[in-house]
Amino acid sequence: MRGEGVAMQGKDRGRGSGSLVSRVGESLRQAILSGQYAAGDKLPSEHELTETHSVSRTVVREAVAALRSDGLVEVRQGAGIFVISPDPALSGRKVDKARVASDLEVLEIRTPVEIEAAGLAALRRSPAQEEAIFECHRKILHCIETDQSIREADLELHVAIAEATNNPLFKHFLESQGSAIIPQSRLVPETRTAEQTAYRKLIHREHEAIIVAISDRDDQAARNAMREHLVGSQARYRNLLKDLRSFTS
Amino acid sequence: MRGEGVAMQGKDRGRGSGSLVSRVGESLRQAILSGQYAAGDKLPSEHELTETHSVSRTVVREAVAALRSDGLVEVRQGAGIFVISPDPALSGRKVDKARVASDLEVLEIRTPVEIEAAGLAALRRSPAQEEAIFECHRKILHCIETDQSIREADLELHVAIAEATNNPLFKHFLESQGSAIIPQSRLVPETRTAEQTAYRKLIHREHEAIIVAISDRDDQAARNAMREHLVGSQARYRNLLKDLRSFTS
DNA sequence: TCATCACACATGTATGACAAATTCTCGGAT
DNA sequence: ATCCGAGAATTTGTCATACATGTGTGATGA
Repeated sequence: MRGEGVAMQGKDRGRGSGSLVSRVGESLRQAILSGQYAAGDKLPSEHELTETHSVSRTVVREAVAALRSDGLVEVRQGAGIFVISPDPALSGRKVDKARVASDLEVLEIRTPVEIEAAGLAALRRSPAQEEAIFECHRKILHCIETDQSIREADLELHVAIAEATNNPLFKHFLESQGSAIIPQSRLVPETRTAEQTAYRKLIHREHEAIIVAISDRDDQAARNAMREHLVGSQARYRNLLKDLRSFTS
Repeated sequence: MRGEGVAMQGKDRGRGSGSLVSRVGESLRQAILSGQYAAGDKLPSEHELTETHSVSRTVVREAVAALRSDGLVEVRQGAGIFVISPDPALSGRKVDKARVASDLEVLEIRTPVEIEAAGLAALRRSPAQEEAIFECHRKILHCIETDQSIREADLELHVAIAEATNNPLFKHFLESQGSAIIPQSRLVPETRTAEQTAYRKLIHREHEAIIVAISDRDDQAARNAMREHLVGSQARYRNLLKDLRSFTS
């Protein structure tokens, strides 16, 4: 199994193609971002990853090292690789209160970045990027109508907006933040579809305001709409926390 | 050389102590952030790093993988490890114009984050954090008076402010941005001390406004002062670029 | 029932080998 | 002398194996 990474000459750049490490890393990153592994979950062992991806442990370890440095996973010798869990209820409650807010921490730093991204996107978007944003928006609507999770599509939309800034750092920033980007996804059970649908439609409307502003090249309106959306997310998340506390404690 | 990483039991946590990978990674990260290696520079080869740090190549490679994922370095097979160079004049000019602005790109995403950080720091700083900020400020003044580079001290001040938000993500963000954080450092030659000193004193004054506002717990003033500082940096950097262009082209 | 210990498993590090890409060097042809 | 190309040296990419160290778990025995 020596010359495994031989083929692939043509610059397939764009995803994780340049090296095996990039490919495995992107694969794991997507698996985490898409919610395949929730916060606190244990990833397959290095040995298993070695087999499922048909690469050596070296490659797996380097890929994991990258995730670790991005704060996406936490590796414990002898135990395994775990998706970072800001929620103390899931990961041993040693850090009792200082870490409770970590989902909010992510939201806190995301807010200024995404507001700026929306403003810049309004000023700089190309027609293709505008179309990509609308496409994501439609996708979310489709998910709502077919009653699927909007988690992935929601993330895609935000990434699409970041991409429309034409400053690659914005996209990179979002992708580094991990599963906490769409925080509520790992808290809400899949129940209460009526309430759930209303909630999703509200998000959809907030998105719409952002997108229309970007389409109109109105950067101030885009900033305001994005601010409202994120502040709304923050409020919704705080309410969720409150509900959870009244259940558990 | 088998049992090299045996010692070090006591939890020396705080820097890169938990694992050899963390130690080497932090060491390299600091070397880059402190300007020991400028953008475009080639780092020592993996073999050399193996010897200087007395670790195996495994460890070096994992540490470098982390830097790579943070966008701090770029690794080219057969060539070496290079500090990310946004400057097309230093790294082959294949990406002719799309990448010219990358220093500005960093500034562009830093701006909203640091403005928010200043505001949060004003609201949340502890007395110890306030003191740390003042200490950095004094350090910069000392550098100016003794005519040393303020690069490192400047970076430290910004990190100290980020730390005073009590949201670790802000610090992590700054440390991930790399050498481009203090962009002018690799453009200005060490000459023209008169003009240089005036320039540094201006920066010092801008810092002062930020710090006073944080000390006063006036978050709006802190935001405004930080905004002014960063906008000023951006303007100064654009001027530098213009000067350079008139020289080279 | 409960404490203890052994063992399986998981990650951490070291070492050596070969593949593949780049750079350097040197000798030959013009 | 200059240009050029072949090959050597260097450097990163990947694989395989071995051993060290930390974790969890279940069997064992009091």
